[in-house]
Amino acid sequence: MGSPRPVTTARERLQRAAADRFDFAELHPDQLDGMEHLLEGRDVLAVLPTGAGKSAIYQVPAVLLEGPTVVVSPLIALQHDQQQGLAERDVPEAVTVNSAQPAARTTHAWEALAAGEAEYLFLAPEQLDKDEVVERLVEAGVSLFVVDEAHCVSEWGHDFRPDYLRVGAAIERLGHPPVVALTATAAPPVRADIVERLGLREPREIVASFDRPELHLTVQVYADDDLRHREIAERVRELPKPGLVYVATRKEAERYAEALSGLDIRTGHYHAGLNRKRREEVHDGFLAGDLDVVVATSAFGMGIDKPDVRFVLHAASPGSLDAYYQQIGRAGRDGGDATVELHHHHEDLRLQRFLVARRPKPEALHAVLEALAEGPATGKELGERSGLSAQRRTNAVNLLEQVGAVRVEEGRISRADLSVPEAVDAAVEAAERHRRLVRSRIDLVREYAETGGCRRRYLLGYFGEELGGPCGHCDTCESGSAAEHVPADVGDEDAGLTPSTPVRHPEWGDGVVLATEADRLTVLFDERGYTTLSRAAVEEKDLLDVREA
DNA sequence: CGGACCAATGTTATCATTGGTCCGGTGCGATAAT
Repeated sequence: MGSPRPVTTARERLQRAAADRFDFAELHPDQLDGMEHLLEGRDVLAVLPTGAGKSAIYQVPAVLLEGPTVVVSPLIALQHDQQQGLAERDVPEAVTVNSAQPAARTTHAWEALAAGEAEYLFLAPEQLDKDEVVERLVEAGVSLFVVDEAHCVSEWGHDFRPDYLRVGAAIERLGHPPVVALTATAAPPVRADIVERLGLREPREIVASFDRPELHLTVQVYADDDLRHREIAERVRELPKPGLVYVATRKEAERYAEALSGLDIRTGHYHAGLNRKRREEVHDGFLAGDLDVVVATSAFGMGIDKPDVRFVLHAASPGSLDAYYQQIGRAGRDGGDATVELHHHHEDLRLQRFLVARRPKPEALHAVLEALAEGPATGKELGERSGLSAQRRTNAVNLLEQVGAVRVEEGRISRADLSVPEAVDAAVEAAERHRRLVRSRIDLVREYAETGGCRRRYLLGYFGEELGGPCGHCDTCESGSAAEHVPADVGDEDAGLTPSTPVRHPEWGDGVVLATEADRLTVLFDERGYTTLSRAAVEEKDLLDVREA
């Protein structure tokens, strides 16, 4: 019998804290891996399915690191859920700062943080736009920085919620404490965007498999929208409940909900146009089992952890496979079989093309540059000077910063040496490039809908995962069409053109191979976005040169 | 961005064409009205 070992390893400390303070019986190797890197001061990007204990990756090391933990979270409802969860643990206080709570609560949050009594602080990225917020965090000595639902950085930061692209700057102002970005869904280009935009330094990337064999994937393509409507109503009646129906517009959500209610299905509808009370009712009703079906826009989803969802049916195609995978991922979380159906009409994509990545107004870029001609400004001052909304102003600053037309240091924005016309042109071009990327993603939704190959293989390929052969239980596998699309054996002539290979095209420039299929390759070009190339053409004309990474 | 709808016009008159208007998703925070 020896004496206890004098040295406690990081791993042991983490396991002990997890057991004693969180009641986590055992940590998964992926969780431990992430935690250890954070304790060592390293950055982490964790892409793990919902239910895999992503939150533990920051929650546990947080109590071992001296100083509070900031958690950037996209929805106030999520902040609240996380806070409640921590209240049940044997850990210091968790507080939130947002506009929806009484001022007294916010005051308390800052006081508790300053006094070292609060360990966790939850806030939305918009809070970091305020100089005094960042100042307070600097003073508090943040020891761990968390970006929850980190796909929002890439998905929303470029236009809808531009403050997501400013989180990286806030991290730097805090002296770059260890950062962990957490998400359940992120394809390789999205992961790269998150890493770049947050400024993660050589992050440890922990990526679990995206494969969900319990989801049975099918696609139905319609030429007629009325027919689609009738067939979907009938289909939803047949499917085992509970389930989700995703639609593209608020009006459609209400229309389908009415039709389904008419078939005596307990149905609710959900979209951002409903008041908070109504949304809560539908949300709670679905979780409690009082509703069998919820028809919803993309507003419904984040934070919904209902294990027994038996189907997710898309009554219209979404704007990307990223969004699609997030939404269908809500089915079958209990591991039981679930049905996943896409009911596609080509017109769906037109709406998505309109919706995504709207062009920035050059006037906004001008307004920001002119306002800065008076001298450097904080975000708030810039808003006052330019008269722009926070969203427009931050979008403009993001683009101008990206092209080197403005600099942001210690929260102050200033002009760089670039003429106004040059700056505006460059910013517009940067936005156009992103717009091409986002629009090219829409084309892959169509390809998914129209492919004769194995659906699962296609989706997994999009997420950077190779499935050797057809899965055997999606619609194309069952119809036999996938068998005709089996991936070609990778011959010598293909050597090198595997996923993540950097390539160059004579016309389209540099890109990276994302996915390979029997007859085609998907390449993400810097300037052009996602592009599908026929293998035959590539080989015949020797279109792709392999670059040095 | 482009389809649906409507009213006005003309190539017409139990109708065809053209032009204008409208509409479509995600949330934060701040603000105004009660």
